[in-house]
Amino acid sequence: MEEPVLTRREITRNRTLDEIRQHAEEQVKAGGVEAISLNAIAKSMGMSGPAIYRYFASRDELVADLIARGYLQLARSLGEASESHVDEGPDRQLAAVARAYREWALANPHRFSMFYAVRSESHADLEAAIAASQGSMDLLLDLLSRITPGTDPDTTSGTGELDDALEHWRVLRDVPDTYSPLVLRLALLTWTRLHGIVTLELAGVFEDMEIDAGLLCDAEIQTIVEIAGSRPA
Amino acid sequence: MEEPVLTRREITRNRTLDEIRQHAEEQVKAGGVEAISLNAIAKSMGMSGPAIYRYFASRDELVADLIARGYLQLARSLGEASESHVDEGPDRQLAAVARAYREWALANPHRFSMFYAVRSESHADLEAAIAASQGSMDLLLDLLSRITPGTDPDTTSGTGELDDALEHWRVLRDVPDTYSPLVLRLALLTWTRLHGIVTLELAGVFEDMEIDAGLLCDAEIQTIVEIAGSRPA
DNA sequence: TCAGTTTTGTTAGAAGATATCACAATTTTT
DNA sequence: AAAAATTGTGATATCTTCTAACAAAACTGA
Repeated sequence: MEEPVLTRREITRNRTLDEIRQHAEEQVKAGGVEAISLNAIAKSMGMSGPAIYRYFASRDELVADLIARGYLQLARSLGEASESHVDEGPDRQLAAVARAYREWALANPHRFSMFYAVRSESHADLEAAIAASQGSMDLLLDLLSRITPGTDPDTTSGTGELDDALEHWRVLRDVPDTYSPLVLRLALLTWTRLHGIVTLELAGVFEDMEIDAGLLCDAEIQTIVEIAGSRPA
Repeated sequence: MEEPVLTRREITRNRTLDEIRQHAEEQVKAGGVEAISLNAIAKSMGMSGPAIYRYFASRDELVADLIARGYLQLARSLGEASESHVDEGPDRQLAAVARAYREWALANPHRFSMFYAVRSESHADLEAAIAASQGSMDLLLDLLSRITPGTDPDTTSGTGELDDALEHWRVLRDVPDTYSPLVLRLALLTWTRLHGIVTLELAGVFEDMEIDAGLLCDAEIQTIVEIAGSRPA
């Protein structure tokens, strides 16, 4: 019998950690981040208040943990949406990713707004979150580059201030220069446009307007696909 | 001496209310909604804790009040931005309104995210907020309709699902049918696209990317102005 | 096997939050 | 001047996060 990587203690510890996370996520789903109560979690798990501080040093640390894990989960959903439509072409994949983004947000409204809240000093350094969103950006870049017909860097290189900024970002992120400025711009616009619709939808704006935000999302994605699909010349 | 509309008591009461609001807004600016403490406000005003409940029945009521007032303030900023560029044409006015939206959010990040937070049951009925955002929508509709060259309802009427939904909204809101479906759609897209950029900027996304979100906003507004300005059929 | 160390739990308590209650002081009204 | 409405007070209940001191349990190595 080969020695296990995790000791018995680590296993039970991880189980407790997961149980805490599960309770916390239920509280977030019910009433948002501010509904999290370390005390209540501990008691509902059968242990007394301070015991939970053996697992999370502070409330903020638990929140940061939830945010990081939520980010990864959302990113995984997007990847799965893309892969499940891989035989329908990149344009349909992009549409599926967009729908997955919106549906994840609608299914987990409080968790979604949790990691897009105004960044406070406490959990300003969520490297895992940044890495996850960058992974999703890579997904968008890949799909969009496969939609654009001729990805000739010379003919599609822009000269505007925005394109310069996008080029700076590309170099910063070590994105290969096979991605044209158009693709970079469209990937970013896919995110921002979708995000705007979804956040306003969560705020209840479209409810008041009696408008189906899904139609708006579809229209935006269609617009982006059309721009990507047309010859950039 | 004619009888004043406000009694002496109402005047002092309003003064106290404003002082409470001022302290609360400072707390929000510093650390977001959750940083509001009725107790701390009361004590910093020289009165003891429970006294503040003579002015606001609960913490949520104070928050709702701040949200409603913030909405009105933002809407006023947008209106002022439009009027201060009235002699430069509707396209420049629209750009100014967009910049004002972003700048207000950047100047008041926590207040901005406060009234675009996930709608909870407690302050779900913010009629003032809805009215304010509708006023801003009217502003966008007016500017965009003046950018579109020929506002012929017959030639610009759409047939898609989205246009049907927009038409439903137009009727619901009693918006005059001189606004074409194109204008309705562009007004909504102006809001959603701008909102997406601004909220992601507040979350620190572009900071990590080292991208100036102002360039993105300008590009989006330019795109919308170009679509509005081109002949629709 | 058994002592020593680490980990994990406990209770007690500080400091602060929202919110209610009973009561006092003040101000307006009659 | 008396009555009523308003605005303040302190006491209190109940919640929160989080620290401190201490006890029990579980692993570790000789």
